[in-house]
Amino acid sequence: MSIKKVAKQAKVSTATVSRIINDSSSVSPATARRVWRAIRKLNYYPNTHARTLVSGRSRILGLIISDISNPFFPEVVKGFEDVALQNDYEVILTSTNYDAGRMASCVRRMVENKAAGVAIMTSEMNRELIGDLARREIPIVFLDVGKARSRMSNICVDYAQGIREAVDHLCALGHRRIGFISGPMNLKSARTRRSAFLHCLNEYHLAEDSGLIAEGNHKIDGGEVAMYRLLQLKKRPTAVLTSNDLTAFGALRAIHHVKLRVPEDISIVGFDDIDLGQFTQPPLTTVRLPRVELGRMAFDALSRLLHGDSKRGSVYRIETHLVVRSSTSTAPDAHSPGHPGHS
Amino acid sequence: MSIKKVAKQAKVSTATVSRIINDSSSVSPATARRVWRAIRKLNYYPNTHARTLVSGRSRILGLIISDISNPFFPEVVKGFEDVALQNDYEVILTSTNYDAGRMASCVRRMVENKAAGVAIMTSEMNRELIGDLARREIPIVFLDVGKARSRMSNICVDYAQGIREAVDHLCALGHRRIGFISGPMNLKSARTRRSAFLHCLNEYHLAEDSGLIAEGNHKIDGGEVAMYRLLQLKKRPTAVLTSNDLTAFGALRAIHHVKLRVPEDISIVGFDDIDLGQFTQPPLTTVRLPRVELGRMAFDALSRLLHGDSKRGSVYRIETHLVVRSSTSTAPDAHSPGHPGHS
DNA sequence: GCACATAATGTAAACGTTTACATCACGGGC
DNA sequence: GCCCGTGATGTAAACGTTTACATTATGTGC
Repeated sequence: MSIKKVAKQAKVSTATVSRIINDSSSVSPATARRVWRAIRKLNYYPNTHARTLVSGRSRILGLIISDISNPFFPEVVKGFEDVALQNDYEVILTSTNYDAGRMASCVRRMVENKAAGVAIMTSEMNRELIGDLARREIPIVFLDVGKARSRMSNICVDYAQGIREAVDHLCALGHRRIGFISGPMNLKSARTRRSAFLHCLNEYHLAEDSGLIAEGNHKIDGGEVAMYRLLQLKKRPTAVLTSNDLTAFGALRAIHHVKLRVPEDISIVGFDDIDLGQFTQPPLTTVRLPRVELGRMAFDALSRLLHGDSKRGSVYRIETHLVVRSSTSTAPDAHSPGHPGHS
Repeated sequence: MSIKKVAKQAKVSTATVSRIINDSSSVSPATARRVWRAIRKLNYYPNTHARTLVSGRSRILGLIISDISNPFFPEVVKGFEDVALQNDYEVILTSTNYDAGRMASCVRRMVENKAAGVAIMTSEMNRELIGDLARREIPIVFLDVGKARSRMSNICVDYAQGIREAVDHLCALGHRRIGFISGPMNLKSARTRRSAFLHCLNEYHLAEDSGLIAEGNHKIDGGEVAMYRLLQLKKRPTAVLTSNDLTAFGALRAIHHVKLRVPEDISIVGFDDIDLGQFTQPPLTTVRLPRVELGRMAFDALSRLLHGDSKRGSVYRIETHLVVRSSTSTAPDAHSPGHPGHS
């Protein structure tokens, strides 16, 4: 009933009020002023749902993630939310909790809410559900999965670049036995990171020794346990890359615990560059994955799909780069000044 | 147009379809089956906005926080979101970024979206905005501010309890010079924590020495700088409480940096109990503020306001308790075995 | 002064639901 | 055999907007 009240108060028709709010077509400045005054006086807010109903599409964007308490996501959410807000979109946040079953309910809710677009930042996916969205012509942006299609864009993180820089860095420091602690192998992103590492090792003609690869769980405890395994090796690695920073934190703990030193005895490289990494002992060398930017890019991609001229999606690329702090240094073999040892 | 399609397909009226979806009043099982089949066949989802329009209130809950990348919030959001979801509510997340100005836009969006209720987890508040919500009869739940009123509940964190336990613990270990690193004094929650500490000190008749109180910023760097200040004191504290865990992390860093040991030389107590606290060196003794539970409680409070018999809000209490890990031990004065020193 | 373009405003239908009310069929009690 | 209660379904209004179309006022050129 509300726009009517405003109309009555300002002694115009509802159409005029609507036109003024949406500053479409021509209205005289005088009436506009009158109407604005009425709006302020009555403290009127347009009803989004009525608007959506007539236009058929809301200003709601869906953001599907795994779990907000995973330190990877808050900044992504922040980036996405901030720029969505600036463009007058609402964000509905849903989490799968790593459970593919919950994905169905996430998608249903997006459809029910007539989301204008959906960003899917988790890999618990399902052809059929995507079809549900596609059939309703809802644009989608994926992270790391699939190709560009009609109304679907994809953001690809270039894991390889950062990992290559890390391996470069370690090789330059004389490391030859480089270990890797992966994430849980049932997680797509963990597998991607692991294979980027393996690929890189190949390029450098470093013997791929499967003993040097341990499986963690992308959490601190998993990293710790995995690192103990690596430390018990007859020929233990002189440097270890990890699939994410939490894993690296765990590795650090394990190493301290057995009274070895980082980086003198073992170099450690993380991945993600979460805030806390600057504050570990020693500060963590890591590969930076710019998460706020990732969130922004997801919005931009969606926005282009929504307002762009072409319905065709694109593939966006996000770069990762090494940031060197203090958890890496010369390999212990090459440590003795003057002549690098050879065993 | 959609419910009409279902109606046509099942050869009934839209009213019947609606009744079946909402399982209200009596429908024959036979028609119900027929309609459900049609719904599945056409892959029909009800339009939330149309529903909201007629009923006047949506199944959307607003959650207003400061900043999702502040490690305090993700778990609160998680708790809130999970249980909201279970009750078929959507959550719209908005952040003020500690900017009172943005609060206005947060509130406007809640109103425009006809939020059924709003949980306000940040203190950037404003009488007028609350009035906006109240006038529209939108239930609100606050964190730590205000009293129970009509359609307004309040969740009070019992900071004092946890702090008392911490001070108890330290006193029992022989500490008498207890320092405190606060958060930024423009933050309400920081002020509350600080005054709870001060109050507690009084109860224990410990001289309140303002030199022993340093201001941090609730981040690691602030904690570090503040701790340096405390360390330069002529008579430095033997134990330090901090306003949140990040601050404690910073304090730990500072202490390590000047080659003192925790807890042998100085005991440190954090606040919040964020995940990472278990993994610092040494693991952090801290006061646990159960954040997931806090989120849940916010939903419950809202839910009671929405469906309860009384419109009157309540005050809920959330307890905090000390969790002892390894960053606290006997005061150095009392350290020499046998006879506790007295200066 | 008249026809006519143009600017300003109004009228009413449409969006997809829910729901009060009306209708209809059926069966039981008398 | 009629009346009436009951259960199942249909009809249509209402929710608050937007917008195509209609209408009215305001010059403009001749």
